[in-house]
Amino acid sequence: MRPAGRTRAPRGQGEALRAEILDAAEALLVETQSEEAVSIRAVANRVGVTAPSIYRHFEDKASLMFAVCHRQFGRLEVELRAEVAGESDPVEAVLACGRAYIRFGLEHPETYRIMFMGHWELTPEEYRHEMHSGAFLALVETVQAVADAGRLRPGVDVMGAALSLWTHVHGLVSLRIAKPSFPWPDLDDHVEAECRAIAAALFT
Amino acid sequence: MRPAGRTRAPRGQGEALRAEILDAAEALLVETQSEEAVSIRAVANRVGVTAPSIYRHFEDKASLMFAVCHRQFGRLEVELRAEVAGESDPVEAVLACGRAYIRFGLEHPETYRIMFMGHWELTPEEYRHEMHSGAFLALVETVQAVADAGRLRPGVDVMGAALSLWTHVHGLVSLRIAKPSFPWPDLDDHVEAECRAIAAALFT
DNA sequence: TGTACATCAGTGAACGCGCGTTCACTGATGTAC
DNA sequence: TGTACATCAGTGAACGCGCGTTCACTGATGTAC
Repeated sequence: MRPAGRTRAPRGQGEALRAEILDAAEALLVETQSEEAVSIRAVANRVGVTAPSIYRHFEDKASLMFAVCHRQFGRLEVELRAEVAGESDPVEAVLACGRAYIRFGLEHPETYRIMFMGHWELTPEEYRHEMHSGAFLALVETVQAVADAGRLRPGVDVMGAALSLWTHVHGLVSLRIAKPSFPWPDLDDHVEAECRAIAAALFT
Repeated sequence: MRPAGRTRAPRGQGEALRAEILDAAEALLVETQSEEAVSIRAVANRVGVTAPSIYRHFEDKASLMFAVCHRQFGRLEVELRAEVAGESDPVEAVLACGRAYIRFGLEHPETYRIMFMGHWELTPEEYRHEMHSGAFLALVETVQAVADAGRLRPGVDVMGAALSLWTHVHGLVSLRIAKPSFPWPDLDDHVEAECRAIAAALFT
């Protein structure tokens, strides 16, 4: 049952498999572009292990998927913060954030589906926590810098602007993921057009 | 197997069941808020018929889901056109369209998921057809009226504005559907804020 | 240095489930003679 | 008016499938004596 090439982890190093399992789940997502294809069996098979081994590292399938999303959220935050760090103009920083978000989504479409387009949800409590840490906070802070520079449009507040930005870039990403055969404009043109729209709507 | 209360359709009237099947599939979607719950068996059971009977009216499950979406698309178009007909100001007509789209999505969240958030897609050919008929055309025509009134922002074209509008309202609808527990602002406030953003970005 | 033992990463077989779909059929009803 | 027949809406049993998950187990390896 166990394919050649894998040697069992030495005692105390069982944790190594956990990361391999997450990698395998992600790789399956990338290759198949389908959440359904990520079954416990398929993941185990790709790692080179039998299905029950997964349960030594994850309580159940939901925990595995949660872990995949959690890791990806971390990466999104890193990318957003890196983008912000490279811009001195606050408005440009916000737009760079938006572009990075779009790029992230389109580069990991199936993960994006799970994270933002499916039934996967946090509890209200977890959201309260999430809003004060992670990718969403990175976004809010960047918008706050725009407000501090006095460049928010009259009548627009920080949270409203952050939500509007998120809504707008999510709309672009999720529609392009869901309808790849739609006659979309060239990606760069599309992104720039929406960035201009965002800037016109929220900033001065 | 067959629950009491249903009498077999008379000869030549088999078509009646087709509509009942669609209704049942929609009702299941509404009640369970889950596409997975809409199995051939569940639909048949709800209609009061055995599973194989479905195949007399739909070639396979995909055809059934396609028909559900197709019917819903028709309704969306009707709602959008009704909204447009009630507005004389072209900018207001576009915004009314946007509001109607949002309302439609939030009122039929699980159908909206299938239509715009899942793997259900048209072929490029079907999209070309769709863009010259149906709900999308209704939207484009309304934006065209704004252009004819000379109220499109400089540098914005009709198709670009229509896509941007769609992107923006879709973002709002799909995020609120996917993350109902997120601390969203009050719905009416949220919609109005995004409508103002859309208007500021695209119109003069 | 040698041996018995505990640890624990991973196995292999099996479970029950619901799914989409196929098949040969039944039996009520309209129609032709 | 009566009867044989064709039609066809819907049945009931079964198929193979892949799924998540459980269970008792194996066997290599580090450790205690």
